[in-house]
Amino acid sequence: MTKQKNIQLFKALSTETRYKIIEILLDGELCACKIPALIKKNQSNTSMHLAKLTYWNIIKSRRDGKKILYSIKEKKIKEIFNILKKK
Amino acid sequence: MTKQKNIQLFKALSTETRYKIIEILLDGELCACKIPALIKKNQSNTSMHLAKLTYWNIIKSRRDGKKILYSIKEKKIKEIFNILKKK
DNA sequence: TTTTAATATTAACATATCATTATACGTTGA
DNA sequence: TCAACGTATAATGATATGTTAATATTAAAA
Repeated sequence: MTKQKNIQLFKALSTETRYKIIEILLDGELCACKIPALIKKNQSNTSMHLAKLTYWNIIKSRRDGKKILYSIKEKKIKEIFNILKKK
Repeated sequence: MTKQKNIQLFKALSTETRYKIIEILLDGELCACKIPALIKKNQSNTSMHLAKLTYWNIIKSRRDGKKILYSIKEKKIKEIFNILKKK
């Protein structure tokens, strides 16, 4: 990964809102509609952050009927969280 | 580590200036006086970021004569960089 | 084809953050 | 003790970012 990409990855994780979104998605794919309640932000704000994370290639989405399901794309995220969890 | 501490750690790494400082310090303890030239920022700006990183407990410093030597305090930084380096 | 549920976008505002310049501070070493 | 070097702090301006409310868009399903 390039330096710029690394910095972007850290930026993605550097606000509470996005950190929470990513934490949630680490448990598996999830409908966009479920996220606002879980992170206690409104639909618009959530959508903006999802867009940012998608643009940065950290998450991805697919449609299922009327719903959009989001999931983690950047594999290194999980490894990084594992390090943080250690003692 | 707490969530807040994690987010702080990511914030520390989320700007190019601080990312470079940390990259440099991963090579070992270094005099504050050497850093501005290496990261191409002025003394004041460098000092501000060093102060921030210190406040966040990510780096530490000690005096040696007239100089202040900085080094990495947060051990997980190295592990995180190792993950990023892997292909 | 029209309606509607789900999601995305826009605009506006407030706040936070970074960089710069100038200046102050503090410790060492003479 | 005091000059000088190395480092820190303050004040400022510019820019970036996050949040919200309102509105637009899109694809599915009736």
